[in-house]
Amino acid sequence: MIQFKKEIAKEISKATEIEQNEIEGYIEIPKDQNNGDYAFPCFRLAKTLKKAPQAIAEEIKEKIEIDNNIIEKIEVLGGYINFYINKKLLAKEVLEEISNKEEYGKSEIGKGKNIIVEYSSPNIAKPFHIGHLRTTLIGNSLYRIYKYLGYNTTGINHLGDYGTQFGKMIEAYKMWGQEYDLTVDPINKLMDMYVRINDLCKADENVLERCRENFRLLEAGDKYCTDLWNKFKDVSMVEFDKIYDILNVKFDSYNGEAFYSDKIDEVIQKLEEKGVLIESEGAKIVDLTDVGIKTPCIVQKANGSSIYATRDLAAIMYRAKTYDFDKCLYVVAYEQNLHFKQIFAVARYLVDEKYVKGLEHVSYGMVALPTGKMSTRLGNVVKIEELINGTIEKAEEIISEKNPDLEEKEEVAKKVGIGAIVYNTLSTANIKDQIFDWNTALNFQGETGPYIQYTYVRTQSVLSKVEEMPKFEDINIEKLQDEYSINVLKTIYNFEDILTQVTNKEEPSILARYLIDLAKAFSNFYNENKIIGEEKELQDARIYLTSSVGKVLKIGGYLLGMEMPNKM
RNA sequence: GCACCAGUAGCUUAGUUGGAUAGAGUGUUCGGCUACGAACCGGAAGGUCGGGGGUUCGAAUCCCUCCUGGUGCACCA
Repeated sequence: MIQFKKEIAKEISKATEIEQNEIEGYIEIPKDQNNGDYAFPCFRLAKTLKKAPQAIAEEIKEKIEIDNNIIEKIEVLGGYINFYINKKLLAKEVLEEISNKEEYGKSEIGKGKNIIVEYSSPNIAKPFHIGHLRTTLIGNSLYRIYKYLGYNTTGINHLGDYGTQFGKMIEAYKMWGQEYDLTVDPINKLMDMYVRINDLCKADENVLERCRENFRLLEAGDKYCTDLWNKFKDVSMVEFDKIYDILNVKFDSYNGEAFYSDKIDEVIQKLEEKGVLIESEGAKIVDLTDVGIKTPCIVQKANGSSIYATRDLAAIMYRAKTYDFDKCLYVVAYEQNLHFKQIFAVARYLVDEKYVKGLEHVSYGMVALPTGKMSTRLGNVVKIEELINGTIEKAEEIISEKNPDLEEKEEVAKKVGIGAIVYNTLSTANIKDQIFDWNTALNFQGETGPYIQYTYVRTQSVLSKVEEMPKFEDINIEKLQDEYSINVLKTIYNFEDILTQVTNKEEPSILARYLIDLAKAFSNFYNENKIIGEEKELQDARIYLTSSVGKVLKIGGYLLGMEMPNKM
């Protein structure tokens, strides 16, 4: 597809003798469409050239050779040079690209690059609640987008399956295992046991000691402990997989913390070789004050055992070796900002600079309830299952009301409910905190997932009434020159750029908002233009555009993590 | 106490490396289904961009300071 921005930058570059890339960075898209499709602000040139911006703009405008096939019109307005692109070319380029490519926006720009996305990473034997939703869905979307852009992408679920807590679980099971039937609702039962054993540990030091001993045995490979640990893990995974299944979230690896427990010696050894391992208060630490981090990174506790950070460091070494990653993304809440700063800083002693540069913490905000922070212990959590069931139920209600004869109601309700959850979770910038609110979660109107899906359904509904799909070669571009069609075309044109932006910022919310924009643009088009029943050329052109919107919505929805129903 | 992050309409928010009149949705309110799906579309009201300084042709955006909220700060993960 033609790159309008590049074409414009090229011409300005010639006229000003400023490098094209630099110019391209300055070119902006006017907020008001009346001011053109692209604009070059001349203000920053004013200083160096010592001329008024307006005068500079005039001069550049005179020097530019415009190709009318690409740029329709150039205007100078208050220090800006405004470019109006040729809308026929726009229409032709966009529709041709879609007709040639089954998967619009797909590219090979990531070819040969290896990306790791670590996401979801729940703790074994603990409930999966809405606090885990952001990491799961942000990671899932990034994973899909990187893949779509041709990156060799690996999704890792870094399970929280290690630590003293499992010593406690084992002790709890020893004491009360007969009381619980783990074949039904196992996680809540494990959780219950965990709460009980914690209370007991506080009251009785001897119990705590037994728990520690259990963990030591587990690490040493004791059969009884290992078997139990596997059991906890298995029943937990069954529950987690139910959620992943319904959300259609996939991983290439479930190597969690335990996986790295036998790889930590290498970390310690290497840090020792580098001479950066210091003993302090019995523990072994790496001092990081040289990079401005006041809190040292503990890699070995005073009792000689490893710690979270050590296992993460082992993971970095392992991943560098195994995946040769260009980027390794950690989709983890901002609570752990310091932790990642620390291990990234320590990583320079363990792996090549290339890998250190590739480490990136995709930090996101906390999810709280209107009543305050969630606490599993206090029981005030919204479980993902509850949320999913609630939204699907709501979707069913609305379907029975609006479309009672719909076939496959359940299937559709599921897609719509999940769509609402996905959009709701991914619509705001990663860094922002979110207050979970049932009213918002169950709202299907306005800027929501169901709105995007509904728009898609309308495209399909129109297309289903057409006897024969027109071919691109037969489309008369002239018929798509009204403002609504052009707005749709421009939005579709931006899709590729949007995907790049998402990967530059690791922000799926950019895509989420884009899909709303596209749906809105189509809704306007749909509202203002009759599609079926117009004269053949006009009808064909509009049908073609409608079909194109449908394709992009479907692809975009998939990349965000939601499915488009054909009817709803 | 120190550090990091956030503060934009009643609520949820967008706003590209400083640029044209700060955009949406929701809620409130008014209007639109004998053209393809009204889970839609259009209009109105609603903003001293947390407060105060500063930098400059120009600041929601950069700097300083204060206020509010969140998070973190050595053997939990």
